[in-house]
Amino acid sequence: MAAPFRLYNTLTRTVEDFVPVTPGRVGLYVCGMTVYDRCHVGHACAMMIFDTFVRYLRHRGWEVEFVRNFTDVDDKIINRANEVGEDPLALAHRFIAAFHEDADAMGLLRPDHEPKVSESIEDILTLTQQLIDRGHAYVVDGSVWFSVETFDAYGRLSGQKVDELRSADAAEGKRSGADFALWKAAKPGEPAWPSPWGPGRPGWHIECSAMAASRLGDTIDIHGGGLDLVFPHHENEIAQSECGHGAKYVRYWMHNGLLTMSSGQKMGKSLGNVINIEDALGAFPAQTLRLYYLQNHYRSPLPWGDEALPEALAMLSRLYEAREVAEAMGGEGDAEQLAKELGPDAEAVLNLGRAFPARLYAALDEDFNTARALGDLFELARAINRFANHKKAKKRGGPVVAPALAAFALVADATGLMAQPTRDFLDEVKTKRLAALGITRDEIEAKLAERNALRAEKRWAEADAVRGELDARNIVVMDTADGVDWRVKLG
RNA sequence: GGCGCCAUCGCCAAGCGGUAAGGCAGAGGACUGCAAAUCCUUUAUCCCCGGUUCGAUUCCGGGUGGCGCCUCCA
Repeated sequence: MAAPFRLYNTLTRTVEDFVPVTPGRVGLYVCGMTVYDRCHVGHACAMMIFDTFVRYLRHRGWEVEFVRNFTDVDDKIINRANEVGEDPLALAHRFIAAFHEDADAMGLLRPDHEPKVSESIEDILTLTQQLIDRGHAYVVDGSVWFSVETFDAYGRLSGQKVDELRSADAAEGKRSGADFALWKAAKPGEPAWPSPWGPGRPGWHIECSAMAASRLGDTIDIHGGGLDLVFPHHENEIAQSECGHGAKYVRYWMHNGLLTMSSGQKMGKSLGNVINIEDALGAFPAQTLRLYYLQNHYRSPLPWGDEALPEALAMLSRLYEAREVAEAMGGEGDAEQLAKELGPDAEAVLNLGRAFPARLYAALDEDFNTARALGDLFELARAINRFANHKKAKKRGGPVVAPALAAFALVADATGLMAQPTRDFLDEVKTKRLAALGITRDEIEAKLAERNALRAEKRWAEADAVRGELDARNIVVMDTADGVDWRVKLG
């Protein structure tokens, strides 16, 4: 049974109860990449948010059909291809492969469909013809333009007024400056397909209208994308789809906030401060990125800076280490009774763990508030650690901490965060950070052995000197009850 | 200029009518041979000015500041 939830709708600018076209099912379309370069952490933000959203809906019993397109025919692709002397489609498909590599490395689910413009020409031609037939589009010199003034609701999503858009040049035979291309007549050296109006290629917006309808029907439940797509892209999609199909296009518009640089501006190629996914993932586990994106509400701008990933990793490590502590607890028996015996801190973890599912759902069902959910998780982590400080916790605390471990498993299933086995994660952190620091495990083990020998003889000063050497190389030594352990300094 | 969003502790960030979650960083304490980790303690007149209300960070109006879009953008 699908659980109800609420979602902010850009069209109405309010949080609404979600009511799908078909009970229990969600048709979700998300604008994907224009593939002319590698994916950067800004793109990944949208990818990760919708990936997490899909996981959550499925976790809550919804049957989700998730479509995310590739725009592989576009001005920017053509320009880039001309620069490097490559066939535009070949270039686009090269970057689709790269995108898949990045997406897989980030731990993203594949959408159910990933349509490409180049494979959707038929649908695009059909929709364009429909728009001409219905008097919403006109042909000029082999190009087809959408006539904005034929659609009264134009501008409703973005709050733009058609009158004000007219100031733009009515170039290339457009009747109005606000009109936009559905089909562009072929120019020499550009990819082109035959059409009733002559050879050409699709305009920028028509693809999404066509691809969304062909996979999800005339009315889709949720359409997602970055906030920067609201105008003109999504506005134009509405115009095309509603005029062409005569049906409401989208029930809920879900826009994610953009990644911003510490300077306040969004990340962009023109600013020259772009971090690619593969670079980010070289030094940090994929889970780091997921936590980084989820720590903010999805509609807020997300600040990026040099400390963003290190800080996210510090947070994540805290979570994983708390889970490791809980996992190490043994014992058996009735949790309730045991908690009473072990004291208030035991009772606290037990209760927090048990209350967690309801809190998680409350946060996520209300406009997908991952930030709030994360706050709750950290409280749980602290409760575990506090309890773990008790002498008897490790031997007997297992049952008390079982609901907390279940809570972590729940988070993993519902959001993809904490989905990695604890040991794997902690190991990956070491491997990646060590590689970044240029130090090997063998070197560390050797130093540790040296220090242990000195400690055994209580030659503290010398032992501390060895520790100091390691510390200088960003290795932190930890003497625990179970022996000597070490961590890589974060940051 | 037009449209929209936002302003909460040093930094990041929830909350959105009943005097403020969480994280990072800092300080002090417990623990430790000393550390680290962990735990405890500790830091908020919620941008300003009006208004509505018994009561506002939360609602309304006006400022100020920031950002996004209006040309390609996740």
